[in-house]
Amino acid sequence: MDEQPRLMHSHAGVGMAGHPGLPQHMQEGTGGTDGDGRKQDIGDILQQIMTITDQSLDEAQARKHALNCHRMKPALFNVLCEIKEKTVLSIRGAQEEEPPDPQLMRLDNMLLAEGVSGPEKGGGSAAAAAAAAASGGAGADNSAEHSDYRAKLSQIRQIYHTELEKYEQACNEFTTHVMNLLREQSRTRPISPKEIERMVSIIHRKFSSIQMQLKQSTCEAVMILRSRFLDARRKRRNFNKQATEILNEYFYSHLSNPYPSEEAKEELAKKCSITVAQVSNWFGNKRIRYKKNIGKFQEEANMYAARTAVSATNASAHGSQANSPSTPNSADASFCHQNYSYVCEHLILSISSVHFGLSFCNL
DNA sequence: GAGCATGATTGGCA
DNA sequence: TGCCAATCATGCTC
Repeated sequence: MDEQPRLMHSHAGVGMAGHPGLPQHMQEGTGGTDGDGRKQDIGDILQQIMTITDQSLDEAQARKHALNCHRMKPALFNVLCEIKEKTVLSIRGAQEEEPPDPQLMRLDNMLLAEGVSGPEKGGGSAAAAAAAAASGGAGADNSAEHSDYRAKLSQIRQIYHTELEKYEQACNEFTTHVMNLLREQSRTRPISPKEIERMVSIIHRKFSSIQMQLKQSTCEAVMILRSRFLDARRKRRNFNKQATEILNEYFYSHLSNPYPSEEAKEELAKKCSITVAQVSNWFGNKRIRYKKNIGKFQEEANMYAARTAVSATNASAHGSQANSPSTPNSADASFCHQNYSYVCEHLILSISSVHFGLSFCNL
């Protein structure tokens, strides 16, 4: 039996003038057999091919051998090669230049952004850092959450890469297997390189669809992890008493216009050891809650107004002491009266600022 | 555990 | 972009 693989390119050059697919001995066929005879032969061969799968293995092997030795076999083989060549070309033409799958691109981009695919980012995901920055929480409290997030993300990354490797290995193995099968089959039927190429691309497409499922699952896992992480970050911590006092002092001393500038916010944030965003949140909440329930905040407003007045008085007293020719310990009646007047004045100012607050509320 | 307080988030608006 | 208003979610107090 002729066991040489019959890949189509090996026959391409064999043929006769009128029919490039037919071998030389067919060109001489006019001397021994007529056209009807050839048709009969080809018909026989095709009939045998059609029935070969219905036979037992031994019978099929014997029949295969007979077919391989048939004098018409090379001619028929070449004709089939030509037909296949044309068919494959037309199929390929329709399949060329497939646009990249947008969903796959989206998944790839997301995995890259989350640090699952691509080079491992030192210390984990950019998303974690972004979330941390957005939340504006204290660093020390979040470090444990960060490491937990990073550990889980790293786990996801590891699983993803392991699975991806497995898929790639399986894909390569399967491709090799199919190519071996095709080579084996090429002994008995014409198989073009393009056909092999097409088969390989079909396998790759199948495997890439599996990969897409893997990417989809990974993305879902990352999203779940991230939402859990962000939910965890919603854990509220009340500001400490000192920070609340500082913020309240500013609020009530600027009640006529409780909108701190960026610089003021930064300064307050610094003083309170919180972020500017938290200062903004605090003032946003305070304004709205004050406006909604002025009565409730009245007492607080008075208290802070008085406190501001007292501190201003103290500052003034220090100033007076510095500028006064009298001794630092002097506490005569006029000084007391002056101070009293000053406190009263500031209290009036503070109360008027509360009234300004009322007018601000009516805006 | 209920109710209130409070920091954070979200959607709409100018 | 900053603000408002509503809402959520958690902390705190009783």
